[in-house]
Amino acid sequence: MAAQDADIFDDMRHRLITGEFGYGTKLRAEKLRQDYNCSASTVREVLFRLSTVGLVEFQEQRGFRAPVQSVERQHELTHMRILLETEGACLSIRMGGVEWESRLTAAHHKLSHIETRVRSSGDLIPLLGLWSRAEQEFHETLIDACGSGLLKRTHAVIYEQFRQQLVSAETNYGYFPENIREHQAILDAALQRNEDLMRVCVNDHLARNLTRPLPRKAQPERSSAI
Amino acid sequence: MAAQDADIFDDMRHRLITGEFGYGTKLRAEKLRQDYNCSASTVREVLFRLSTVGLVEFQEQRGFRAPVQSVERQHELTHMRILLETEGACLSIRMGGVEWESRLTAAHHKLSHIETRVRSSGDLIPLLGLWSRAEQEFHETLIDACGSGLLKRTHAVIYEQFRQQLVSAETNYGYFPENIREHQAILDAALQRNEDLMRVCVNDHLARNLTRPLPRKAQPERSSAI
DNA sequence: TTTTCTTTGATTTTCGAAATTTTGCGCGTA
DNA sequence: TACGCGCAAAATTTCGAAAATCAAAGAAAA
Repeated sequence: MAAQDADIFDDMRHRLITGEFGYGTKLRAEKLRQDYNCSASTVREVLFRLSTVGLVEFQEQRGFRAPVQSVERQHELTHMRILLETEGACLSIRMGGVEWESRLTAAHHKLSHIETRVRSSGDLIPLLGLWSRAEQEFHETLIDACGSGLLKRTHAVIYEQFRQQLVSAETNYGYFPENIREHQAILDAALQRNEDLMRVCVNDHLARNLTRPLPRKAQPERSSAI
Repeated sequence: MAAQDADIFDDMRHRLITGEFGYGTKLRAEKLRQDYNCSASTVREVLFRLSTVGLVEFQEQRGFRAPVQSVERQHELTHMRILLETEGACLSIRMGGVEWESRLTAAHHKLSHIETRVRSSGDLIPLLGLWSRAEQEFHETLIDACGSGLLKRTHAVIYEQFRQQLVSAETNYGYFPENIREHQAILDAALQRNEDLMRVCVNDHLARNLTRPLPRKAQPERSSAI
């Protein structure tokens, strides 16, 4: 039987992303050991690997726990996504060819199809898994031609944590019409190869997750007082 | 005896950053187990934790190895540093107060002092450790007031990998005069609270690590050919 | 009653060996 | 010679228990 480690890893990741564990709760090794019928060391390893991608937090001598949910964390994740995704999308515009445009169009088509079904049925929950995967693929394809594996990996890590925040909060599921429009706008910006427009579109799309605005840009040459 | 895990972690990190292990070489658990006189599992854990911060690479069923050094990797790390550090510095300008300015000035003073000594003595090697730490502190202070722990942690991870690349390559140590000027320019931009200038300064400072230029910005509305 | 110390129970960390998987080498065959 | 097969050695992964550490409850002192 091959690599049970990997299976446990995937399952645990799924459980974490779906928000099965209360935020901030301790991940007791003994409990998980029973769940998966394996040894404590194996659980420990898996938890270490999950901490690699920010899905669990580790503290020396006091174990592992699911990250705490907070407005601050959501803001930081959103901010980072904006930073990485605008950069990645613009680089893709510069470096990607027709092949990239084609893949992005395909991903958008799939996503769009699901979103239409969601809107017409009026019920999101049954299609949540499908939609979630389709949106992830669209956003990952968007930055896929950026030419930097590091940027893509970093984005993937942030994206999962972001999703972990949202899924349980079940926020922003009332925004489907906006979502559809915004995804379309991003695709259009890509096909027009308009970087400035792309930055605006991605920013607008993601900034909806901010409950308060980002700090505004200060005036240059200003006094340095408080 | 307290937390030997942590000690081994720190020592291994140091060995990795100093480039003791050839790039791409396998990190044999057995060898390290003897070095530290501990069990295989402990070594394994430490290696997992080091992979958390990108200092070693892990592949299922085929162990750990030091990351391979390559021009591409160096470019990607540089690019990411530019992205994170310009953003962090500009946010610090917006959000940081006099207290931040003060800390940055202090960090620069320390760094500047060492750089002057290096230049006058003409020999970098004996001060390499000191200089390296001082530069790290300057760059971390630069983004310290940005308000996002996530941004700072991500930057720290990238920074260490970046340093890992440089130390052994021993590139760019002939650039001390430029370094001194550029660090000064960054400090000035911060005290003037000029974000645009800051972007230029940070970019210039880091872009020296690129052997070929980043892709230029495409013209909007261009045809999508090629 | 409040504070500090101690004991006890629970959790985390470390260990060394067994089980599993990969890797390298030799052998036979086309 | 080139190619594939299978065996043996080496490396990785998993295990269950022992050792070390932390946290909570209770006792003693102020």
